[in-house]
Amino acid sequence: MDAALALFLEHGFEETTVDQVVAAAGISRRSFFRYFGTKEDIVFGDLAEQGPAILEALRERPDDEPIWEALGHAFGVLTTRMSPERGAMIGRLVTTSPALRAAHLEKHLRWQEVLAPEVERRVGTGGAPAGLVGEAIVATVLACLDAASAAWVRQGADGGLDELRRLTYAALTAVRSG
Amino acid sequence: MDAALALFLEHGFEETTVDQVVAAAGISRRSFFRYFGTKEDIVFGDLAEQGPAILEALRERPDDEPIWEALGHAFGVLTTRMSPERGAMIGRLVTTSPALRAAHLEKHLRWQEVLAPEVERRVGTGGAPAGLVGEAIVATVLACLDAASAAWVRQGADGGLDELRRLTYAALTAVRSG
DNA sequence: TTCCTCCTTGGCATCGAGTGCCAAGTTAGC
DNA sequence: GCTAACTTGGCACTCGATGCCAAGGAGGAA
Repeated sequence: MDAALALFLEHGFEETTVDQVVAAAGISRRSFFRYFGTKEDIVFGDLAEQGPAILEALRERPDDEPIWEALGHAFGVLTTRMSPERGAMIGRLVTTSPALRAAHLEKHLRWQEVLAPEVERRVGTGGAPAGLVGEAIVATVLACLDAASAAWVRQGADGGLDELRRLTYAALTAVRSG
Repeated sequence: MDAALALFLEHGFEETTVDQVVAAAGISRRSFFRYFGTKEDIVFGDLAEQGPAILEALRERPDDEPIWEALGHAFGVLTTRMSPERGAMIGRLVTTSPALRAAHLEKHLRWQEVLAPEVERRVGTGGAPAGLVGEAIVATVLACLDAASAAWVRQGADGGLDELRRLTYAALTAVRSG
């Protein structure tokens, strides 16, 4: 991972081939694909599989807490498993590579599937078809998180993860009162 | 396109190779890739390039119209360029193929880039860093549109595009008042 | 130690998407 | 009927990804 990320940051993600990565890491191509299902997995690590952890954090929030705050706290568990430096690096890579952006969004969809039922249990369907409200709410939070991440990266990841949280909150406020 | 879509619907998108498509269509592999940059482009056609058309539709809405309604009408131009049948087919394929889903989201990002500045011109930045509010709002509308599309496909695309619009409206309402 | 077993590793062949290059054919204009 | 411009297809190649199999190394049981 270290070898790969260094190469990605220097030459770009698409421009770096897996062969270069394995050469730098001193392992075989075949072994690489045993540990990383895809080239994108190097960047995201086990982030895509954190859905259940986020769900658990959401379940621990009191039922009468507004859903937006509850989700904000739930996604907070990600920050405890990631340094601001790693977050900034992922953000920078994601904004410069379409392939990574697509994988990033796929990861969000995986989280969405896991979280939507619990969200809908809390807020109810409001008469809409099952699944609609839960998915819409989770997707909105993730959309605001992405917009905030982009702005955070644009300003050089200044202010660390607290600033990212502040930007996310600002985005959600704008969406919910605009 | 017709040959490919028939194969996709019958055998699935990932399971169908480009070689099968070009064999069915009676053209060469090389010519195929001159007209479709990627396999995914068969499904989405010129949809990804409709950003400017949506932007123009947004510009024609009065400045004092609430941004949500304005965006709702702007995205309406897509329905005028697509039959309900094609919409339902795209929706069905997208929900069953990760690769298509990724391309679908990439397309949304392209729209987002085009629309966000105009949205932010209308609503202002609200003191947040430039770009944040515009991106967040457009991304939220697209998130609700996706959730609505998924629900619409789940119920068999019943009720046509009017029903899809209704579901999108319901999702946005839930998000903005939940 | 010796033997057996399990797991890791790497090499090889293969597939599928996508691209550059070039030659042949087709169309359009004069 | 000639030429120029464009279209088509074949070929070779790159790169990501996967299945299969053989060669090792670690560890336990006798």
